[in-house]
Amino acid sequence: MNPIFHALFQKNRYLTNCLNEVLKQHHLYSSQWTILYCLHKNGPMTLTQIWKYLNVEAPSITRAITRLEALGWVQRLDGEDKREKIVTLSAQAEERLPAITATILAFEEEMVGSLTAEEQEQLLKLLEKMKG
Amino acid sequence: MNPIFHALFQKNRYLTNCLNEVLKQHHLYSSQWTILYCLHKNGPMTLTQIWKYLNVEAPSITRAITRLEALGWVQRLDGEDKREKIVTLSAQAEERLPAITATILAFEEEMVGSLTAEEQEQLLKLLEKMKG
DNA sequence: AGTATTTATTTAGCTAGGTAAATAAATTTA
DNA sequence: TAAATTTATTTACCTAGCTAAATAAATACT
Repeated sequence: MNPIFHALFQKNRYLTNCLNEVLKQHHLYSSQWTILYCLHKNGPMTLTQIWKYLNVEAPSITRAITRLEALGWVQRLDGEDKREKIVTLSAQAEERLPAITATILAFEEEMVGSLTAEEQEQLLKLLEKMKG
Repeated sequence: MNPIFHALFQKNRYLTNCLNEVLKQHHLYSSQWTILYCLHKNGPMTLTQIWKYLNVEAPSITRAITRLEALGWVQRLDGEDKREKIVTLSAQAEERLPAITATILAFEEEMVGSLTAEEQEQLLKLLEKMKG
């Protein structure tokens, strides 16, 4: 196994686990947070807009939104085009997002803190240069 | 979301999907292959040795081994310590592994090919330097 | 020796990704 | 306009990670 792949897969698992750990205090999983952040940044979105933006398949988003709706983080509204559902953040979500974002920023800072600013830039550049 | 995290998560998903695609011809999933490779490299191992080596929790390995056993890739043998199960590659697996390894090497080469040798080294170094 | 603790594996159940196929609404085409 | 195709979402089911708790064997303790 190419050591780059190995390192990338391991790091991915490690970071996801840490992120989930840190998000426990807000009763969220990392993927749920990703969707909330996406909606916060872009405003109301259809399911299709969300999964295309996050580069994930539709059923993953349907499932995640169903749970987020049940937990009161988002609402599904009918669009003008009656095939589509428009997802919006709830008032509760809007209220809580600043604290969650602060948690995330601190976490990211800590994780990336072992690299200098140049190294961070380098790493990002190299990841993006890899095929795909 | 820190762009490094975003890039890393996206790349991880992309590479896993590609790897699964490439492994279809051998009727394997990427995680199954990881375990076969691990056994090929280290010889017979207990479940605990496998999950510690792969840095994954025990139940993931139990499940994967159960499937690999049902498919004829591995066998579970009782150890001297009767709590532990020793996992060995089947003859069929030994026979097929060279072809699979060739597929994997070609795939890895292709994926990593957009980077120069120095860039690959750099990327690995930076990934490993990140916390965790 | 008998009890308590540790260790290896498994089971149950959760999130999160994937594909394939069903359904319903909108759009295109004959 | 009626039929065919496309598009948005959902459902069903697969792998793959996780935690918590059950079970069984080995080890440590009194």
